[in-house]
Amino acid sequence: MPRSTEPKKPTRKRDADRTRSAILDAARTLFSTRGYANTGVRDVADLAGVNSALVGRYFGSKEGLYRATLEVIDISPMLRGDRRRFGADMMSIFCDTEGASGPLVMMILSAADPAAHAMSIEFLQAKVMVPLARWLGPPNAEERAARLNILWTGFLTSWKLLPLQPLADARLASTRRWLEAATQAIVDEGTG
Amino acid sequence: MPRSTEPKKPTRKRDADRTRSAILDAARTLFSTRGYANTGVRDVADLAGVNSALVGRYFGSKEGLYRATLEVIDISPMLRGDRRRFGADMMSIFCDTEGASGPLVMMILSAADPAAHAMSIEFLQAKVMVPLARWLGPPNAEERAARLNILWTGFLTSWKLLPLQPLADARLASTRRWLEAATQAIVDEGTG
DNA sequence: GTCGTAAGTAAACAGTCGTGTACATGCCTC
DNA sequence: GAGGCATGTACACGACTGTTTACTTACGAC
Repeated sequence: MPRSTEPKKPTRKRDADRTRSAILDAARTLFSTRGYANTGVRDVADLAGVNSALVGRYFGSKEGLYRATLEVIDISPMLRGDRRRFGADMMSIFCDTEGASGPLVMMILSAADPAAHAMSIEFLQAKVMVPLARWLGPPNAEERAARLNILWTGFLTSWKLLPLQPLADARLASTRRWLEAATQAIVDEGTG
Repeated sequence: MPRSTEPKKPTRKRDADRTRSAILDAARTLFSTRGYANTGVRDVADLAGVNSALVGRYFGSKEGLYRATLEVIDISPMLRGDRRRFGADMMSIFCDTEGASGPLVMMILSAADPAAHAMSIEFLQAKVMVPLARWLGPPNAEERAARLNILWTGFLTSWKLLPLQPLADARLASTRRWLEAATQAIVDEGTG
């Protein structure tokens, strides 16, 4: 006899999976806007509409919560398109897809905290740079992957994090063309 | 009445200017290493060898201290060399000069804090992008300045902040050549 | 029905934070 | 030498932090 229509009010409906993912979603949102240090577990819990002690229950600690937000990141969708259109694909993913820049911005904003810093580096190396270099292929796969990282880290920092005037208005289009060409050039080095 | 306390330890020699600059130096070091949020006024005072209340006396508040660290930054030395060697000059400044990357890293590491964020943007626009665009000259001065910012922000982030494997070893030399060429190309657009 | 356990709650813990205040004292001026 | 102000010190305040504990309650198994 389910009493689904009974909003007894004080108690939240019990659903561990839903609660866990609500916390995770809230954490991704806050970590990628305020960074690790400026996001409290109570902030996350409030945004998720959840008691703050549940953060500890489901993720062990704030560090565990940050690790969990890293684990859901997956760049493989970016590497599934046509190599000859990689630059354009990256542009549309990062510029036109809401929240696509979140994970990278989160890691940069959280780099000041030692624990988050270590986790971010480990993740970036294993789950981003290695797959990206493997996808790029010879020659100089790792170094070309690093160049791509430089370009996009710089762009997202200058656009989202410390927004520059020229990237906030119409001139963005011109920068986009330059960035797309530079990105594609790095990929195309492998297909000489 | 309890016994009067033991005599105070020998007091620091009185020199307001020296104290102020000691605090400022410590703040620059810590802000550019741990960021604004993860640096406490007590940390700054301890590193400076100074009582923590003096931070408030000399800089009003932590925000005031951060503003003071921004005010001493000056990019004009970077714009005094030969335009045809700008890329190489930037390389040697940022890669071979200890602490040259400090201010930019500090701003990125501190971007999570709202107050520091606002101050950094204001400073970056007025004291970096505007002079840089003026120095670059037509055509598209502001946009080319933004491109340079993207390149160097990305490089310093990938090198100092979230260090990538290829930038930590010998392959750095190859990335340096690429970055130098890309930098010089942006400058040379203005000299048809 | 009842009962054990998972799910959720409230409160408190021990720190740290930025800041303000009350006090001590060295140094300069007279 | 004496006063006074700048300099430096010690400490407390309230607010916030991450985490833990003790407790209540809903839900599924029997």
